[in-house]
Amino acid sequence: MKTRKSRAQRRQDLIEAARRAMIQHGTDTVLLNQVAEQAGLTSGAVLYHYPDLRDLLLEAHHAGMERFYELRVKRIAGISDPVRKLVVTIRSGLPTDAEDADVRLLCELGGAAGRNRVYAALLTTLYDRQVSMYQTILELGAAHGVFTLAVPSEAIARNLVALEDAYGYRIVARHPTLHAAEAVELILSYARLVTGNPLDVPEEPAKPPRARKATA
Amino acid sequence: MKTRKSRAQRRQDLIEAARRAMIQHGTDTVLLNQVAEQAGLTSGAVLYHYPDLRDLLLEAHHAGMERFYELRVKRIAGISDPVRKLVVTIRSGLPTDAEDADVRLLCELGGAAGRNRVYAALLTTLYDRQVSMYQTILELGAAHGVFTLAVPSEAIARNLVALEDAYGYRIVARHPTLHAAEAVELILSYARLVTGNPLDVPEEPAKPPRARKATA
DNA sequence: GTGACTGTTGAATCGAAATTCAACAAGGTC
DNA sequence: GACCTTGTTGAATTTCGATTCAACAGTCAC
Repeated sequence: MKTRKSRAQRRQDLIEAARRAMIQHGTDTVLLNQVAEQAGLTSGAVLYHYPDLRDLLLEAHHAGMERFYELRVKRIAGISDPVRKLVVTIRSGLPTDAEDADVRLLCELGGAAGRNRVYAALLTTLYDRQVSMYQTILELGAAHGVFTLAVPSEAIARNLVALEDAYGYRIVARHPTLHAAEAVELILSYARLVTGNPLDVPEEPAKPPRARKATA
Repeated sequence: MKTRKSRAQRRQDLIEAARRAMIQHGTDTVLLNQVAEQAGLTSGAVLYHYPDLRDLLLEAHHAGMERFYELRVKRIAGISDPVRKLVVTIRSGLPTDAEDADVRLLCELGGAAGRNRVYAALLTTLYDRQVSMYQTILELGAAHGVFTLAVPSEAIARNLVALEDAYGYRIVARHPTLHAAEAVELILSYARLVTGNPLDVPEEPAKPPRARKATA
């Protein structure tokens, strides 16, 4: 038998399992058994913790959103230069590729938001928080005199988040010529224009890959 | 009993019924019976015309997309002034409100595209066609000397479509302060900057409402 | 009008997933 | 180390939607 786990620990596991199951099978086509399988449990055990599967799915979406947002905040936490801050933020808003789990989950959410008020509210909150994030960066840059904002910061911030969102969808849908790198350039082309700054920040050097078998 | 209809007519009806059912219940949670209900038929009759429900749903999505695109093309068909053309196109890309059926269906599609390659291909095609549409308008304006494009027309066109898409999602998700009018303004703020044109085109006068009972 | 074809129904059947629940096992408590 | 509480299983049951199909009703050709 599976090792027993504490209530809190198991709920955490289940949320992760639900995330994986939803990404694989779709937010509203995922089966109880598929969540159970991801968790290495039986459907009965899942129901013991979440008598209504929808509650679990909602918590999983919530957790996914939170993780996505927190990750972005963390990435720019140490950066003081507004220009670098802006560029890194733009880069962090896009999926790495079509398999990117976090963004795929958000896209799932977007599709359901037209029908599901709770999901809609969740996404709206995320959008607004991201707008604030950008707005802060823009205002900071303006205060430092490195950005000359062509329109109010809120408008710019809204457009930046909108662009990220849309390119996220396109990348997840596997557009053949529109990958993360191209999307970043497109968004930057807007950002340059609207901030009056060339935003010339070199690409982060790719982290050296972890030890592999026989790197030639 | 329901009046019998010709094969072609019934298939058309069913596609419309499927569209309505999907908007109400979701692309991949819609039930055969819900489609049948929308069509005023029984599930057996639906299956008689479409032995596999998925084929019907796909055709319905296809039809929805086509309709959306054709409508946009038609709206700008008679306009020769590039400035008006651009502004009208931007206005026609957004949902009128959260209930807008065409856009809601497209959002549904976007959510499923991460898992469904066929839906993904459908959306990618639509995106590319819209980009071409904008690109043509931009080039036309540049040729006429009314637009001074800050970056290549393809980049602008991609960003414009991306902005429309993203604001479509936000509006459908009922963002409390971001409606069609605000979204148009946000997109225009970008378009002005990147074309170097004030894009000052008065709102279409709202069509006079059809005869009502006792207009005061 | 008669006959053949075609679209439609409604009831029967099938199947898959959710739900329930008695039994049981792991840990803690005293 | 007996006793509880709690997490988990697995099998039985229920639920619900898809599928099948025989019967029937329009419609058309002649």
